[in-house]
Amino acid sequence: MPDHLSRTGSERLRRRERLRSSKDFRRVNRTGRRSSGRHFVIVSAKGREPGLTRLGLAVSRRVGNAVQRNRVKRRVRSWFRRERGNVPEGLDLVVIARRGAADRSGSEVAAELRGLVE
RNA sequence: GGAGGUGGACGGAGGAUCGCCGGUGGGCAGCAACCGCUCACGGGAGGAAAGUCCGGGCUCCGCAGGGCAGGGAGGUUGCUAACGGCGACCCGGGGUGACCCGAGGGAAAGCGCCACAGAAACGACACCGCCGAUGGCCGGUGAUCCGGCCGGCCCGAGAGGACCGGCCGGGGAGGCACAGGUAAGGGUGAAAUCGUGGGGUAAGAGCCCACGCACGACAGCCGGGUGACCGGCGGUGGGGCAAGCCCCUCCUGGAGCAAGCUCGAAUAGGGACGUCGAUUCGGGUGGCCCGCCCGAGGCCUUCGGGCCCGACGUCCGGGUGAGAGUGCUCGAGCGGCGCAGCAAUGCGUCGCCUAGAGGAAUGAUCCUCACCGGCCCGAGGGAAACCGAGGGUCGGGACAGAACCCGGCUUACAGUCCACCUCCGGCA
RNA sequence: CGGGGUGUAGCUCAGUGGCCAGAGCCUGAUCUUUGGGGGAUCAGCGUCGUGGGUUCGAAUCCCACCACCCCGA
Repeated sequence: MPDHLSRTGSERLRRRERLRSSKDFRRVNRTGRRSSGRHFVIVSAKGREPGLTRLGLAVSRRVGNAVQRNRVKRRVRSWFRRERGNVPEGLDLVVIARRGAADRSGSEVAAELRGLVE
């Protein structure tokens, strides 16, 4: 196992740990399992590399203006880099934000996502 | 002190822990490296970064001649790389005023529209009305007019009234409105060829005169201004709408950083050019006529070039795969000072370097201090109402995120600060 | 980045610069019916997305803004 995968304590998010191509998003959306909460939906599917957990974000203009959308994305990333140890390994996750997501605080966001991962 | 106007500035500050983006310099591993991991240091959104409404830089494509479309601008004059921006000024409108607002060329080039009302909405023609000087018809062989009687007919329930014809009497010179003249008046309307007075006339009219008002045009003259335009004299008396079509003057090639440039394997097919071969080759063919393609990326026209078959060589772009790098931040840059200019702005000089991401960077938890608001305590002032230094506590902090870069415009915005000016009130 | 469209009654839509801005569905009342349904009559319902401007007069023309939708790369 390469050592960049063994590292779990760091909260850093590298490029390879994010979903970047529309192809990946389409694959996850089509084949993944879906669990929805009040302000977020998580779609999860088996990833390309075993042991690599990746995150993709989908925040549409429905959520708010650019400032609010960026804030939601940061908070979701913050949750992910802190708690990804609790997610089963080797999954690609797509987190979709829904309309009220911008009004939640960081701890509320983390709490809801933690519940959805179960 | 109150109410306002204009211009400008700011858009919380400091710190702790875990993290994000890129930069510089080390360390680890390794043959080595600009990759990977790791450590340190110092950077990291805005006044609007927004909307994408204009303008430019930059990049690629296009660019033989002529014409026509299409799009845009619209007081003048400056500034500018350019602009639909900005400054100054002119004109019009609003405000007591500081000041604000204005797509602000042309309606005698033409077309179109102007509801309802009104005689009429541009034709100053017609209609009602007025006149009937002039011409026409009737009239001392007695008209129009007045009175009476008779007959007919109409309206009205009736009383009564209107009209037509005949006769008698009175009276004594005009009558009719056919041609024609006129634009004074005509309840209207947003708007009707200026208002009042006098003269004048058959009746009238800026037809003439006096005073006044208004705006428009001109090829009028004089003076001022670079000019828009302003002042004076003289002349004239005209509907409005061009944010309806249009006309005039001026400007204007198209696309956009997903522009574009560089690098990258193989196969088959496509295109262009050159050489050679057979052969004179778009079609009908003797002249001549017709067609298609290219120059040509708005359209038309003129002009020019080309059009068949095979072989070889060179070059080119498109798709798939599978993307990577670059463009990418030093620039019409920012700040200070000086000079020119009313100003926008320009010139000179000194200093500074200030984000470069790419499914896209600032989040989480907390402390201190300022700021604003509510409540409580409250030195002190005051006759009271009340004002109130300071302290405690609770709450609040907007609009909003670079995506190639600049100059503007427009829109959003908690809370402040500064300068100048105007009006009103008080005191001296 | 570039281009286009829509906004009018509670809903779906008409609407030539000028007459009280209309139609259908809807809602209410009355009549008809034993009652319901259906039918008939009458009524209700509008900042014409917002703010300016042009015009005597604007849903309509012009400008700016707001919201929503669509297309291309």
